[in-house]
Amino acid sequence: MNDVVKIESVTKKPAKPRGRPLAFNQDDALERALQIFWSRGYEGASMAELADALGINKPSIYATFGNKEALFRKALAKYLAGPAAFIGEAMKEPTAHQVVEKFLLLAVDFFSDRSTPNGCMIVQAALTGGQGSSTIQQELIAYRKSLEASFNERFELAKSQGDLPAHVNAAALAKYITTIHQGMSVQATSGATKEELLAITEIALSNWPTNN
Amino acid sequence: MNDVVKIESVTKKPAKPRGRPLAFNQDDALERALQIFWSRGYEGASMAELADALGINKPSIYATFGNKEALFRKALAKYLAGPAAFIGEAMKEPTAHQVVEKFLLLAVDFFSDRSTPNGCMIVQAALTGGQGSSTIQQELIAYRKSLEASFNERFELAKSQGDLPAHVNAAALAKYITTIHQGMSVQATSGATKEELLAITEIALSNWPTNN
DNA sequence: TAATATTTGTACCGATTGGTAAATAAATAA
DNA sequence: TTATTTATTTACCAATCGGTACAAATATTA
Repeated sequence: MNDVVKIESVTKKPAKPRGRPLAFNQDDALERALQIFWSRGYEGASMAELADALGINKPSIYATFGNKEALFRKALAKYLAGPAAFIGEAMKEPTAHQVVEKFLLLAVDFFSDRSTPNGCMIVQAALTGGQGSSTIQQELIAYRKSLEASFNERFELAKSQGDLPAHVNAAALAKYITTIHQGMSVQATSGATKEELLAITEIALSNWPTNN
Repeated sequence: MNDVVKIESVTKKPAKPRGRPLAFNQDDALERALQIFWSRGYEGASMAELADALGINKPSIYATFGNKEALFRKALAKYLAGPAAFIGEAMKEPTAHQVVEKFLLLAVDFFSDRSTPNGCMIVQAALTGGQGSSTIQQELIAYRKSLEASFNERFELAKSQGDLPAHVNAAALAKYITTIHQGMSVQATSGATKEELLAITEIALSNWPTNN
């Protein structure tokens, strides 16, 4: 409200909190919540199951993370920054072809990792559902479109750099790649093996556009 | 239990039923149940919403169709025999390439039909969910694998007929096609237009194996 | 020690979940 | 008319849903 307060709040060292200390690690708890939402989906995960998996009681969840939607969004952010971060890595490849190849190959590794739930959380966590999940459904749709837009931009850049032929429809190619990805997510849920997913990737990449 | 009864039951004309007549058309009701399950998924559809959509009370649902799982299975059978019957039609095409082309083109029509829910019911109705949906989840996985197996068999036949090159991996190609289909289902749920889905199909078909 | 701040566990809230008991209504058969 | 059969309606069941009130517990500050 005034300068003194502001300066204090900036220069203040991380003082010990005043009340009873948290009895659990927030990051560990969020990681467990992520696993539950990832495997069961938004509506398939109940607050009771979440509290049980996090090892804390429901009031602690609400006090720390907010309601179910807020908890899901925080778990989703952790998903994007952790397991799904490979997407950002693939985007850094020097050519469009290498971007897509790396993306799909890393996605195969991702989908065949038996230590994590099958499938992509953004694809599966709320494809359908009751009235109460429509907000989350829309948000996940937006995330999917965001990835598609990233590919689109990367392909347009590649066209301007001569990396991709000028006749290529970047938007369509971006939608094709994300369609493969989303389809592989479903296949992973159906039990597809790493070899099977690799074979799909090979076919999907076999028609990469050239100048001929 | 004996011949007389058997003969009677076979030769008996459709006698008028004895009690109070049904006040609703079972087929219409099942069609409405299909729409609900198709758009909301298995767990996302509640018996209360179903009863409301069917225009009948819950006891009538249970008496006519059984419990929720049984109702879902009957709605799914109607889905396969109706909206999804185009798959069988595509399979009748003379060559493997024509089978796949027709399948994907009809799937595009299917996915862009605004008078029906978006996406494929077998892909979306139970990808994730709570403990209570694991049976349905497994059954839908089996249906997906069944379609993939149909393509595999069709491609093997095509290879034996010289319709497909002998070096082609039929199983991988079948998984690729169903992956495209499942991915397009997710895209349809995300709001993809007919033109966009057609563009995906075009790309997906552009690398069809030849002898060269 | 006393006062204050924060988290914990328990026990609960109303609403909704899938599913059903029981009485009433509407038909046929005797 | 009476008995029998079947379907309807209403009202309910225990269990679970997301969410919370409240008091006991545990820390820092004065």
